[in-house]
Amino acid sequence: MTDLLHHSWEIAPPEAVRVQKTLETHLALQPLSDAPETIAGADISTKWRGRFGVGGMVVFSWPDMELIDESFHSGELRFPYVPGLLSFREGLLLEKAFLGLRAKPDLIIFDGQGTAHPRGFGIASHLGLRLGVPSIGCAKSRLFGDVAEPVGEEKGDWRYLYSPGGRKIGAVLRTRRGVKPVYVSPGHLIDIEDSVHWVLAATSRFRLPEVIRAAHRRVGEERARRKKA
DNA sequence: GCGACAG
DNA sequence: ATCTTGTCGC
Ligand SMILES: [Mg+2]
Repeated sequence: MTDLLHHSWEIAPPEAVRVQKTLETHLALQPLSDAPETIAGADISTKWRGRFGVGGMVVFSWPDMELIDESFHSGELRFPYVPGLLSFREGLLLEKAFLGLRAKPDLIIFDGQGTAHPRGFGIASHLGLRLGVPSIGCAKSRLFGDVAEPVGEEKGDWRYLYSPGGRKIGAVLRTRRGVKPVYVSPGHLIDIEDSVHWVLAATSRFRLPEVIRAAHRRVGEERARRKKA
């Protein structure tokens, strides 16, 4: 299975869909084994129409939430943005950034979906499985799934996200009172409830978890800095 | 065929 | 995703 798990990133959309369907069967959705001592945020930065991008992971201690380590990797984004196939566009850069970390995180939160995905295999699931690290998807907008009733307005209010078939695939979580909620779903080695718990635990006064905010900010700075040198 | 559509 | 300062509202 390691051959399939470590498939090349150089594949086309049709095969990417097949890879997702096969790898999805290997996900382990279960309570997080232990409280994490470190949590990482992962994201990439790219230009409007440019192919150049920088991917990065930023590691924080928990519960102190102090910066422990960070790693970046830049390169060409060959795969186009196709809803449902985001991991094939961002995966290589994120994987290389992870490999460059000296302090491997106990949990990684990705800017995108986990199992709240048409084939149950969003970027958090793909990278979590591939890297063998517990992971969560925390997206700023919806890709797949619906809630039965609107989520409450208070911070911490949440509702399950259901697939059209009625399966629980994630959650819609209010991380700030009266502000648009985030879409949380397990990636790998964690379940829905613990995903909600840890996204909240990593969130302070803003809508997004600190690790995602930091990752987003740092990859943006790195892209600007590496553009020339 | 039509509508939806992470970043 | 990214372009960008000020501005409006709690
Ligand atoms: Mg992103």
